Amino acid sequence: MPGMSPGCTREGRALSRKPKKQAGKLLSAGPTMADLAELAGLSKITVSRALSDSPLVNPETRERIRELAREHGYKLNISARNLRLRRSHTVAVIVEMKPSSDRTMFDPYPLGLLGGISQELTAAGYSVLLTTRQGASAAAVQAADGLILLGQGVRQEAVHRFDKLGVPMVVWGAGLEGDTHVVVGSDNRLGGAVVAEYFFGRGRRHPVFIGNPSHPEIYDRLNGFVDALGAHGIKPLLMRRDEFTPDSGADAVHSLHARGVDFDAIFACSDLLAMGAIRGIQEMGRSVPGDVSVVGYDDMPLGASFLPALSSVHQDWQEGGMLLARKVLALIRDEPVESETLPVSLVVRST
Amino acid sequence: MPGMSPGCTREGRALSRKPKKQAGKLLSAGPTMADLAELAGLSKITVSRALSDSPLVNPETRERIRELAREHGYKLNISARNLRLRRSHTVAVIVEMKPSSDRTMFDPYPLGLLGGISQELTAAGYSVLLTTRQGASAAAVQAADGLILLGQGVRQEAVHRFDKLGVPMVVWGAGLEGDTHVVVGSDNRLGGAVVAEYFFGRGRRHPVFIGNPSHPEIYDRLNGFVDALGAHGIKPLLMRRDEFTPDSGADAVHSLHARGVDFDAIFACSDLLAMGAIRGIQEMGRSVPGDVSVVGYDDMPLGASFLPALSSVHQDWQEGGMLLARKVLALIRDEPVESETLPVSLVVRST
DNA sequence: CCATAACTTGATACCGATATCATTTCTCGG
DNA sequence: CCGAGAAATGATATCGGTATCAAGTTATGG
Repeated sequence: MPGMSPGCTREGRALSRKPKKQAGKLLSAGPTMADLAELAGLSKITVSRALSDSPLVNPETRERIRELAREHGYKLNISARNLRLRRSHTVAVIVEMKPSSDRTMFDPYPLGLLGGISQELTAAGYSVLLTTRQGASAAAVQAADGLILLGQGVRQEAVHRFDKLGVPMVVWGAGLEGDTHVVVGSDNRLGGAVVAEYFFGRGRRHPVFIGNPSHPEIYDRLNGFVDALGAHGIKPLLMRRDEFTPDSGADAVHSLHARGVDFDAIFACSDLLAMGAIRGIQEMGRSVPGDVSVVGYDDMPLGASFLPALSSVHQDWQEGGMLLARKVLALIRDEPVESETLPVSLVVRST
Repeated sequence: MPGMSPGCTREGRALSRKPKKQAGKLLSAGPTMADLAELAGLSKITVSRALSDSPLVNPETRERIRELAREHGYKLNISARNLRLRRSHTVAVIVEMKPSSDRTMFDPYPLGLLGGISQELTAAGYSVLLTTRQGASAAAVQAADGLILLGQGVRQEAVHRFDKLGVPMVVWGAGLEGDTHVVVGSDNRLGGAVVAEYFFGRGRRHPVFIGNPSHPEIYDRLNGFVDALGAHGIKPLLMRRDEFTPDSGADAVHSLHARGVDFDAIFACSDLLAMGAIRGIQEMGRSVPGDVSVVGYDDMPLGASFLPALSSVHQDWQEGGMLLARKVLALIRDEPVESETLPVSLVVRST
């Protein structure tokens, strides 16, 4: 049979399926690989290979198929691919966002992180699934190839809960001793130490720390601060404040004043606190930085144009996000991954 | 054949598959519905029904299967379900986040929106896929059941680009006349008008508007402001500023001063601008609110503890996000949906 | 001129869920 | 004691891709 083309085998089967296919096509929805295959007179698998750049197909054929795909607006069905490949090409990011209540943690920070994460993951062909903690039990999260945990509220219990899912996981924050999971965070100890040196260098001998050291990250800042000052024989005063708001900062200063405490430098572990503290200092008739030096944390854009321009410890969120993303991706690829801390820098302005 | 149980039909087939199944099980991965079915001595479909609360299964059976599922840590395979159901149970949120450059748009706002969106969508069993504009062409986005566009930079061209995907879409921002898509935004005209009335009521007769009206939202604020004042026979001055930073605000005031302009009220279309303006006013030796009233926009947390406490137009981002989410869901369900604007309120503090 | 390798392409069997239609068992009135 | 209808369960096909192994075609060398 000279004229017998390869496609004729099992013709009966093929014919019996065609009508169904055509019926299916009426249901709007875009073309599938099978459709393209038929159009090109090839088989699904060849189309699949062509579209995924397999070296197994003839370059000419590939181009032809590509052209067809473009022309007919073909779109890959992700679900189908993920099902077959047994992975979701998705990383879930779990953000600590208490909806209505205390918005303090809210402000600028997760967004920078999120930007970095998003940029890096999409570049690698992964998607970012955003969830709050409440939604974290949703099915889609369990299906993720990896997990990124953001938010200072995240503690051991929460981390362990997700750890049990057995999914590659990276956490943003301060790494505690004995942690088994990968932690990425900025170097909070260094942050504290840098501020300590700055105060010491400017002749300040009675520094105060304002913040809530029960957050691991804040704890590290305090620690770095205390240790570095200790090396100079100085012991700072700790003002514990739970709220990271300007009012809380002002209040802290007033309370110092009321107690008759002598102080000449304030390290506030958030810019908002710092700005409030400055206000408090001014309200009690003393000057910044004349009488008291003040340094904040996070280097919010606003701080730069605060009056007086706020000195602050700067962290690069964007970079942190990218690092987080790269780590999960590495974990997913089964590469060895270590925790890492990012450097911080003190931005000295006028306070 | 009295002893013949129902499961014996097509026994040969069943037997030929079993060994494969068992081999597959060695590949780690959790149990599937088929596995549960075998364990329970039932069929896949019954398991499926039991887990999805179908009234077709015996309540006892359902509980038994549920128990098994829990015990064995069964997890639904989303990809498989999505493939079969032909939907992704996912809404893509496209955020305008210019990574490195002008971070001004960054600050608090998308996060509130995002929180509301996320809350509402996860509650409805949907996932939130987060992307920047760059990543928006990724396959996963095209697979989304719906689209939410955030970011003031999004304009017609961008919107149309996504519109062509033929996916239910909702846009945050200001609705232009003749828009065909659904727009949710806060009532910027009202915001402007409210401020106008406030100024007028306080006897201000020489108001200034600071901002960049080429953003549709800002344009609306200006418009509402101008119209409401016009009704009182007052014509405000427009100071066009592209940057929404405190420095830019201070600069605007200085420039007014240099030009010898007489003004007694400033409506800045961002809190940052407003704070800068206040600084500028104070620097030129005039007082707020004694000589000049100032109102900002967005009601950032910081503004409340700024000194003097900033009056500002408040929008509820969280609520906006929830509304956006509800609208896409409605679109997805093919329900009729209309654009909507959220009310805003003026929070009067001391400026 | 034939055997072997290199290149292309295809048939088939999955991945793990759900829709559809069939089948079995059970209940109940006549 | 039988047939109709309700209740519970099952067999099969299918969603749209990709892995595997087989097979056809063409080039290459002895």
